[in-house]
Amino acid sequence: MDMDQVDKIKAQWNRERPDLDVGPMGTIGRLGRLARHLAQAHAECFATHGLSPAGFDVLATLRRAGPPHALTVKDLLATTMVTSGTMTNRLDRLEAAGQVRRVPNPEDGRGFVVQLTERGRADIDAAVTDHVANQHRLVAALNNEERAALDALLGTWLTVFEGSDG
Amino acid sequence: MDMDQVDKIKAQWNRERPDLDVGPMGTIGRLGRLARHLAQAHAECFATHGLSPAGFDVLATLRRAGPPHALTVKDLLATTMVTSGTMTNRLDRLEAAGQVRRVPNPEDGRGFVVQLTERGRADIDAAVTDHVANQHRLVAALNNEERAALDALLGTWLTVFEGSDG
DNA sequence: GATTTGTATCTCGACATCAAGATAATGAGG
DNA sequence: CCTCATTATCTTGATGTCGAGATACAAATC
Repeated sequence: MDMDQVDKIKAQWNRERPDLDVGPMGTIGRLGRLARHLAQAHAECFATHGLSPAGFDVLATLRRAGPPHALTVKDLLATTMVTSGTMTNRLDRLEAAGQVRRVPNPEDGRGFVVQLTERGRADIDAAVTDHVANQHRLVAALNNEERAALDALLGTWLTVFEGSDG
Repeated sequence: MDMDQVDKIKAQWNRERPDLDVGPMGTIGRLGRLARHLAQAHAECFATHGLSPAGFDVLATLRRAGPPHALTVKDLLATTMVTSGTMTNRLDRLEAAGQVRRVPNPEDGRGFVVQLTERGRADIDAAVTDHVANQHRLVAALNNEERAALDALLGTWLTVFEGSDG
């Protein structure tokens, strides 16, 4: 029969609630489970560099922005899609770890510019190198053709939520 | 160019770290974002029935099991993939809400059987009906052929983490 | 320049989660 | 029937998250 965990759940619903068509549950369920496994694998990789997923998210955003690796809190909020309370908490921890510093924003007395420290720069560069290698391992179960097909399908679906221009 | 948010992130990495091949990041990133959007949509649906995603998870597991809608805490742990501390917390809240009750397990004096109450049964039946309809809306962006292709690809990939027999 | 409105960031309180360790009951061997 | 390893569940402490509201500065208007 080749039933995975998601198929078993669907079979249970079919037995208990035959009035429901649970087809979409398979697609959504597998996608959700896969996302969880991948997030777990990422977290383990980040942890080897002393980073949480939350910390990686912020440091990577600063690193990707290019020199001088500094963004306003507002910019970080827009990119990372967390609330301001969450960002304050993340920055407090990263600052305590010496990976970022808050500098008053010369262009706006209300706010700060958040900048990677030397240590933060070194940490994120090492972490992302490892992270990318890890991602290559994680997708190795699919060949190039399968991965391209999956990319296309995910892209199509994602536009429902994010629009075609991001 | 038709760049979505994930493509923009990849482009930034290509500029800042051209030594890295970030192809897999697109696949994994889109999958992760999609999962987040779907989880958000689910949570909103559950909330209309007074349930959190965590509460839905537990009540649905009990409901799917069939009459008498009772499982040991151990069984719930195995199915829901959370830690025992998390499950204790979930059960405390569901019990306080009158949706489940803990009954001493007659077959093992150390443990409990967790059972849906009448109210819990009514709540989960209403919630799952709505939930399934919601899932149909969420997958509507893909036609049947696309959804089947996606199912197959996700299934292939998922076996890396869960094995082919669940 | 005083008032109003808006914006950037932080504070606070409520939850959810995990990991590690505590508690308590079972069962196997002697 | 003790003792010991095992198992089931709960407790505790650290993180991470959100939402609502506070604070502080800026910009626009009077």
